[in-house]
Amino acid sequence: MFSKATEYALRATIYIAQKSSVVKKLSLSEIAKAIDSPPSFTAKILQLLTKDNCVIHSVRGPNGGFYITESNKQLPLKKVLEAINENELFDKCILGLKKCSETKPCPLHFQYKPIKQELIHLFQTNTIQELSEKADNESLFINNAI
Amino acid sequence: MFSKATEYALRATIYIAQKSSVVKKLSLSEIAKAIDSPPSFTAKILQLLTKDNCVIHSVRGPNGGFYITESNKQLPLKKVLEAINENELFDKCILGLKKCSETKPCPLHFQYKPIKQELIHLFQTNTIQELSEKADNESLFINNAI
DNA sequence: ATAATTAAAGACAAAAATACCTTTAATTAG
DNA sequence: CTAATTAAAGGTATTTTTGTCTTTAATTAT
Repeated sequence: MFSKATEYALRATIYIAQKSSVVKKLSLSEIAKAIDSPPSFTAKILQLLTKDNCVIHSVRGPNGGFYITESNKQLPLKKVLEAINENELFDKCILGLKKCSETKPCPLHFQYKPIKQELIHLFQTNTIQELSEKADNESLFINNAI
Repeated sequence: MFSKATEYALRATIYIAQKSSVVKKLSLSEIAKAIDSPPSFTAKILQLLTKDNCVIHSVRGPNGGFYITESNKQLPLKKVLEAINENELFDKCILGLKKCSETKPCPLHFQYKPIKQELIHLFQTNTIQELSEKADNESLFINNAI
């Protein structure tokens, strides 16, 4: 469904929302370990999420790291997909037809349409904070590597 | 959502169901042209679909080509995904977690579950024939390259 | 000011997906 | 039987994705 990059971005964002604050930043190595992702590749992805301060923030130097503000926790998960440029999923034809549209639909178009809407709704209505709370309850990432 | 390979497989299967019969086989070049796919890559994909006669059939030599039997037209689209080994989509965690399950769910698990079910249902209930008829009505692939 | 720590940036490497090409095998038509 | 046609098979090439490594810049602590 999603690329590795997107999966890591979503997991990292949720983890950062769980564990960080302006006064408690998380290092790359901690994040990568927790979400079971390759550190250097994860660094690239986190950079995308910090660009224009769109989702998370970062600070260099000792005691630096990544964190997310309370206000950014109110952003929908979709924002993460946008930052990673994986947003096309939501307007692509399921058969990959460039010309597929309401007036020239592919044979799956009208059946896939409501499913796509639900997917969009899922990522639009769930905020980063809500998901981090759910992850809290499930103590999700702690043993992820196992 | 799907890989190029899967998109081509689905489009080719639908096109073959539209246009072929045991007495009217379609050549690789015709299929690739119609569904707007690279011929050589499409050849590989069609080979997967003919393995064990699982979805389509092929005959070599003059007037040879690809076709699908009436009985195979009754197969669900899901069969195509299985032939291409893209079936994992339907049991993968949306966050890519290996350990995600009913008892150890990721924060999106229970919200994604019904959507996944609908996706499975879509590919399970639609037969190749039904989709080829829909494609007929929309004269879908004829001008796909445009 | 200096040294230590951390992310940013950019180059590089490996793996996977996609695409192409050549040879072989099967089939048919003549 | 021979030549022509078509898919099968296998190798190669390109592109994209994923992953690594090194250098640079920022920040902090001493």
